[in-house]
Amino acid sequence: MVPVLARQRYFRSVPDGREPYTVVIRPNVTGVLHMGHMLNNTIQDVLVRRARMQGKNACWVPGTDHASIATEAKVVRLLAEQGIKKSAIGREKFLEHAHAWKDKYGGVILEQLKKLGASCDWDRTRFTMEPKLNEAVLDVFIDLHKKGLVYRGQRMVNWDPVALTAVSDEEVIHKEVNSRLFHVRYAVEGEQDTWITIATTRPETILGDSAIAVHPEDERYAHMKGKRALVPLIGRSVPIIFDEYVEREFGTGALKVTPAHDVNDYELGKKHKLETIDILEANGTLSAAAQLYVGDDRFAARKKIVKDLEEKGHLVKIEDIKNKVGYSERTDAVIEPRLSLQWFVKMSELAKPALEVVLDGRVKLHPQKFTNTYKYWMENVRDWCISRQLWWGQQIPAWYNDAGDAAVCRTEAEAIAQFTAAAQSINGIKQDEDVVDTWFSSWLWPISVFDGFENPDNADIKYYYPTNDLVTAPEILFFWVARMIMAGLEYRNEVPFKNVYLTGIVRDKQGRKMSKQLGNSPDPLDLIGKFGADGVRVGMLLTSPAGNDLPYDDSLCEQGRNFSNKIWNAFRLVKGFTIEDKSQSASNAAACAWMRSRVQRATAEIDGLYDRFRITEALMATSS
RNA sequence: GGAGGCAUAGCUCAGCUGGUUCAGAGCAUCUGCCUUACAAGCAGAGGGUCACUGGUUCGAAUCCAGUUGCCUCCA
Repeated sequence: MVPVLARQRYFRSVPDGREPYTVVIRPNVTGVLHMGHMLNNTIQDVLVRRARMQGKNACWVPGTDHASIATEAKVVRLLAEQGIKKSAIGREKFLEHAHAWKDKYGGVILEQLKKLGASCDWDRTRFTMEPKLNEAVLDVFIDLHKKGLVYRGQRMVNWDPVALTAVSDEEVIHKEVNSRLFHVRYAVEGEQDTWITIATTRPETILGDSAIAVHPEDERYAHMKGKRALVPLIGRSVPIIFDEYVEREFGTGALKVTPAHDVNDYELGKKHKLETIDILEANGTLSAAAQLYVGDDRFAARKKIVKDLEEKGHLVKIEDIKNKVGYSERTDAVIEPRLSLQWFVKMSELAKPALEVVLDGRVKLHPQKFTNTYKYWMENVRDWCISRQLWWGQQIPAWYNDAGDAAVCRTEAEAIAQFTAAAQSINGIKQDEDVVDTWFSSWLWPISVFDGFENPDNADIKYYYPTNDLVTAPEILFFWVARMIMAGLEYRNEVPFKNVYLTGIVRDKQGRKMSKQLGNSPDPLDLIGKFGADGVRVGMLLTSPAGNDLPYDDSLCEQGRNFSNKIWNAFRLVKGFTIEDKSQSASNAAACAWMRSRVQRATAEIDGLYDRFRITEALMATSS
């Protein structure tokens, strides 16, 4: 029945004289519907339908993003199965395959949402990589570059050796794991049997060491001043430096410094003007600079070097410890800090106003407790690495000449003009091979879906923007929500939405987050088959107060089904009523009066709850 | 290591600025009912030292401090 409604464009919205109520959906292309979407979209649907009942012109905009890393990985795998290598077919051909993949699988989630009964205006479905939205991304990139907010720089970034791309800080997940802390001794140069022992969890990076650091007030090492140590196995002479950064209590109190492979070491390296020796290739194997184990994967090299260190008498002891290791959100590969040339968005200036609007209530977070986290993040935000070494996405509008100068503009012709004007070489001009982070298009979403970049004064954007409520999971508060607020303020001088409803995380009975990897999420469509779409939806709402975890159990859907059934039956009762003109007894009149007041009270209560985004409670009130 | 949050019935949670709608709801349990909208239902019942210890107060689930346990975010 519901797909029929969708087909008949029942939920079409165009600007008119009524008050608008706008919600944009979180664009998502790769997924199939999971319980999180289910919850999310149900809440949006409730809000949208209530607005509609209040006589507002409700507009719920659906759409998909292009999820560059995830999609590219899928397409690469698909091609690999056919024996095709990405590099062999080239960028254009690859993009054709990617588009084909998107056309085939990309719409799945939207079709599922239709089955769920989401009352979106399906005519407004948008995609972050359709031509107009691409244009918007490129324009914004160029504009921010002109304003000095986008820049290119050599920086330590989080490198995903499987996806072969840089990822942003937010895409790194730190997990606590059991590791081994290796105590390794380095010979002090020019002395007999004098050693300095360091502790490391990544012994293979020893090959990239360019110093040993100790705390200046650490008496154990005071006599090492001015001495040098020899890197085990390769015998490179490196200085012993003194810096307060070193934690005396950790390990042995002596730290190996590997500027190419650790953020802190990099800073230390800059401060003490140390050599930077990059011993890793992009794919995580050891490079020629390592001298040993060249071509081996970093983890294979780790095993080998431990063995060799032991044989040569450098391994003092191995300690079991727990530490945090960064994993790629997309590929689950261990992230390597890597020095490379990337594009960044300067965040401090964008973050300031975006923090203000949340603090002064122009954007309200529900539940409020997230305001603290938001504040902390916005005050400590670091620049956003937006270039990705991928093909699927918006190619960076930057051009380089043979001298390595850069021109940021739309076309090669403009680039030539810019280089000429700057008296720079116009030979060997090439466009940047990389694309921008998917979030760099998603952060424009509330504006771009109404073509607000192409035509900033069009009827849609003027009517629908700012949107009213945004419903999403807390885990993308910074990825997406904060950045949309920044973009909204920068480009419309207005917040993109007035309320942000952060849903709970759906967990299984053991309290684990439901995820594809764990396979512990039931298929929502199966549940719909079993309990009916409304049953499942009510079930999701039942125990989902904003921001709380939602321990999922089938019985919730059962409850939901029963509830829906009850409403349906009540409707049948009311429908069966006939209106007759005849006198009623006093007791009947009293009953009617009571009923009227009861209904009124319930309605008022429910309205109040909705206004405070207490959806679960509103539902309860409705049922009683 | 830094920040924040949570702890109330068997389970999931409400309980806003301290005082007779403060000890609540739903599920589960138990007891009655096939009452022509609904047994996927209706009517009712039992069940809690409001984590622990102190403090503020005439009065604390509610405010404050500490303890314990769990969670989340950040490094």
